Amino acid sequence: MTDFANDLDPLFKKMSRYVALSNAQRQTLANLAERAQSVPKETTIVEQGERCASCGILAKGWAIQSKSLSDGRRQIIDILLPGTFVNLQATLLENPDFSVATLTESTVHWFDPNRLVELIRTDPVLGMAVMWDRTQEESILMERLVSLGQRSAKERLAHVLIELQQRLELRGLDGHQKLPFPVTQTTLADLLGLTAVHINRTLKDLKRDGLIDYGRNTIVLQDVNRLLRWADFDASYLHNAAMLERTRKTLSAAQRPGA
Amino acid sequence: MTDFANDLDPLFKKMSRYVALSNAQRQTLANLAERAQSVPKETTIVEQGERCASCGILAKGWAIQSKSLSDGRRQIIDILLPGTFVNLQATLLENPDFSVATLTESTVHWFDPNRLVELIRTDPVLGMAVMWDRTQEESILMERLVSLGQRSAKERLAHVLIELQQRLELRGLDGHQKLPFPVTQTTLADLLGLTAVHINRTLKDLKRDGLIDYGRNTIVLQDVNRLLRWADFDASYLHNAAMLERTRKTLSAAQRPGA
DNA sequence: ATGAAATTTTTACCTAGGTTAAGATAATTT
DNA sequence: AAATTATCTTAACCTAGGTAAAAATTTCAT
Repeated sequence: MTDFANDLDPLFKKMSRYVALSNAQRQTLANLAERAQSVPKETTIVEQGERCASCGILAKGWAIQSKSLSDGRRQIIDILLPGTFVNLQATLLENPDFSVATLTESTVHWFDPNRLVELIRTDPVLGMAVMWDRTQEESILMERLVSLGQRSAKERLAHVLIELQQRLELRGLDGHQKLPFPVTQTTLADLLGLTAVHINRTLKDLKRDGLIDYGRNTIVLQDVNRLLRWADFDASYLHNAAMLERTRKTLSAAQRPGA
Repeated sequence: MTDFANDLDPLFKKMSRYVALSNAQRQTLANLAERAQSVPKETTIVEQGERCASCGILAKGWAIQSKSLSDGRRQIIDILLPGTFVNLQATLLENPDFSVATLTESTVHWFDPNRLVELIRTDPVLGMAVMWDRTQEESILMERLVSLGQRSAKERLAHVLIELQQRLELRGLDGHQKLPFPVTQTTLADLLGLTAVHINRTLKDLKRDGLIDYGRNTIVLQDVNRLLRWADFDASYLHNAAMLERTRKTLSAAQRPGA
């Protein structure tokens, strides 16, 4: 089994943080999928309250996971990047309590939840790696809760931009500060619990300060150091040793600059 | 192995939703613990960033899980009720990215994370039950995110009060609407992303409307139906079939009342 | 290319909830 | 029981971010 480029490379790269994946284990993960589905952009693939008895892997594309209230307000729980498990809740429930919709054209590999349960029996180490991945996702949720509960609009925005950049990076998708960014300002608003108008004001603000630049579907993190400080960004919650080290260095290198 | 009252009954009751626990399995869970620790109230048992290589079960008492920013702001992630796993993250990391502190005098049963990994190998069904429990906790997190991002102060407060009541209930701890409530207004504020002053205003408001009554360490849900509607409470996220059914009934019984 | 639909930007105005501070109650300590 | 400390309550005032509406850009469908 050679090691050529694979749809699931972002997943493998991400999971490699937890266990050194053998080729056999990569194969096992790849074989989890029963059918690969190509999904157009802006399509709901899991709908809150509707039956959806499959788990998936978002192999290509970006998506959002959200919850809606009966009056139409919605909160985006997280942005799902390539190499993310989708609807693992299906091991427990047939009717998810959240929705998932693609932002871009995507590929989703679907599988029966029982295969995951089975995996945990047959390859507990790999099973644990999946659990650890969920632990990581949970930490992202917790940090988002901190943002919504405590941080100002500017801090929230700076924080989530760095987060996305780092999450892409640990999937091997983008090493630098120019992000492909298929996320509208309205989407960003629903993610951060703000209005689109205020997102616009705040983006402009960050741009004026030289912290970011942005345009059609791109964001450039112009000054990562100052962003890190602005957002009081502590990478611990991403559970990535390398990033922690780098962030620490970055922060100590730039001693006392302030906003 | 007889079935007499046990420290871990709330845990067993809660987990019974997922699997019919045999006495042997109850024993297995009880044997996870290596040492039971009695902890005074208002004591930090897990500290963000500090080494803590054990998992625990909060058997008795209430606690809070929180994250702090470097400038002292803190966000309470969740209130931990009796029968809750603590720091399962330790299976992955030695330095948790959150803190846990008791609210009341508590008993914590500590165990080595490896015993949990081992459990998943030796009794996969029980292992899955633990995973399902985490799935449930994650759903609570998601719903809190919806609250902080979308709901008004009044809605947040009403929502979290019902949630706590139902979470107690599914541990067999309190069937009714009078809650023992070792939670200060400041704590509530840090949980809901509001200030203590505004919590006070909002509590007064709910009291004036006859929705709740409150006093020294107690809250009484006076009118659960109207609270449910006020909060737009959808119990799905608690993953409890019985509650869903009851909430549905309650809501349909009270056709068109409005605030 | 052209018209319709989304998205982004800007302006003017408003309100939910924050801030500060001080007094009232209750719980703890000595 | 007096004194200290924490919690709760109230009031006066303020601001971050919401609302509404319209113009400027882009994108998309025909």
